[in-house]
Amino acid sequence: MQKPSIPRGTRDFGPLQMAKRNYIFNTIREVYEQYGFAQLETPTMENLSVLTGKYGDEGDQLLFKVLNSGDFLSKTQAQDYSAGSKTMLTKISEKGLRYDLTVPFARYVVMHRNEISFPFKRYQIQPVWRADRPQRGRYREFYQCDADVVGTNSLLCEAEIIAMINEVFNGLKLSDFTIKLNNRKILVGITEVIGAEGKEADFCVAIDKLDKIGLDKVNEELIQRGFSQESIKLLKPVFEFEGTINDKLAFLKDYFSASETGLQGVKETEEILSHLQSYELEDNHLELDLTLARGLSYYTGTIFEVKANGVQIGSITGGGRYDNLTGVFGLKDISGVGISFGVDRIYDVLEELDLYPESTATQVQVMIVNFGEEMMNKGIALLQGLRKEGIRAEMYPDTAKMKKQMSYANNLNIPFVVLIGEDEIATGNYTLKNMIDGEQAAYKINDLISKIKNSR
RNA sequence: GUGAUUGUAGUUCAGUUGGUUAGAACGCCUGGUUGUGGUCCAGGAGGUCGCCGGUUCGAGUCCGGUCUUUCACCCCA
Repeated sequence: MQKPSIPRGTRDFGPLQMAKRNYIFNTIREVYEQYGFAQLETPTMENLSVLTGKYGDEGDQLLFKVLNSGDFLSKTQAQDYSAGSKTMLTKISEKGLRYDLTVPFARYVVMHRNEISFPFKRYQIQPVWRADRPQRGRYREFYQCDADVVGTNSLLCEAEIIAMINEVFNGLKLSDFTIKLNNRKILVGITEVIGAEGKEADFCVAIDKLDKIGLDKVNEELIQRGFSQESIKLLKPVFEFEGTINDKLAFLKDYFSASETGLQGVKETEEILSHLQSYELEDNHLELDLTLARGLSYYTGTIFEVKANGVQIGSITGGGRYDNLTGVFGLKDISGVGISFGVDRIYDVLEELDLYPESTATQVQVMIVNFGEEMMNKGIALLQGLRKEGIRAEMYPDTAKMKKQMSYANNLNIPFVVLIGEDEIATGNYTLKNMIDGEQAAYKINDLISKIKNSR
């Protein structure tokens, strides 16, 4: 007999975990819908041509490929094998598991462009797969909760997203978090000012690590990536500047006197902040982090990331504006901005901070003890009567020993148990036992119902 | 993908330089209580020591491979 197992980086979710996960999903879903996003689902599998090349060379490696059905070798020849994995792959696989929700969304928009009225707001809650090495907070199968708006340049969308982030985490009772904000145009501006135009990608990869490895190591890496000593000197004030968001923006306006793009980034950020004031948030948790870079290549404007403070885990939410995501699929000039909540990481954060409400589980309120065939009919009638009153009820399916049935109710935290035996049928009153304080008494059906209802 | 690391009952973990029959707690089952759970008492079941191979008179313990866990790099939610 073999021992069963599940693939590395995947997990089962038991009833307790699902209750907590649904609590998170529901919170996010409600906020999305309140802000006018409609739900979309796309297939688990996409054609490989849709996925490859969208996430860089690294990303292509992390794609799960699906082997062609049937005799997948029938269309191959010996020379394909010797030509290497890449050539071989195209012959034996034409589908892959989705890597994120943004690219399938872009594909959807392009395919349905004529049915969609823009601006198009959609949310999507589905699992994605990455053939990564698993670590804490990093799985090979995990859920993303995306919301995107495409077909508008309005910076109101950015403000809306920031408001949604606040609403979701307030809803989840997570108070200590930071929304780190930046703008790709500001990053481009910096590379222009320090005389490293066009090296934006290298720049982003290096500075994104600042809080992790420190300034000296970042400078080392920049030099390794071909930045001059002069550039690093010019960069220094950006890292060293401290102050409020407005202070930073004022500083940047001065710093970007020679960079049109940089100034544009500052202007956009100012506009978002100005919109945001009208939302009258108590605390918007915003921080302008000039070292926030986010590797994803398709971002062009605002970028943001949410960190849970005091928990050793990566970002729990991320997103940004992209100007040309649909371009690769032949639809130009569609700008969009999106956000993605990482449920699996949020789960770990709430777990570590012990922030779940007392009962996330929707548990059964009352169990009817099974006393045998003759009593079952009375039991079923009561069962349905309780359910009609909106009470979650079940009857123990077997005529097992009382001890066994009571233990079951106890282990499942069922607060009430009803006993219908010979005594009860003779008097017409049913015995209701409160499993929390252990008290029990006989009631007429109506009193029994109100007793259970009033206990909440 | 690179370099480390982990794996012993359902769960959390002990297990000495390689040496007889691999232990504990909790959980589970049975009984004390034929209509009463959560406390208590008595008893019981449950392990191919991740898997495959090697060294050895002898391997949970040493070696190799493989899978899994965790960590760093890379990247990311």
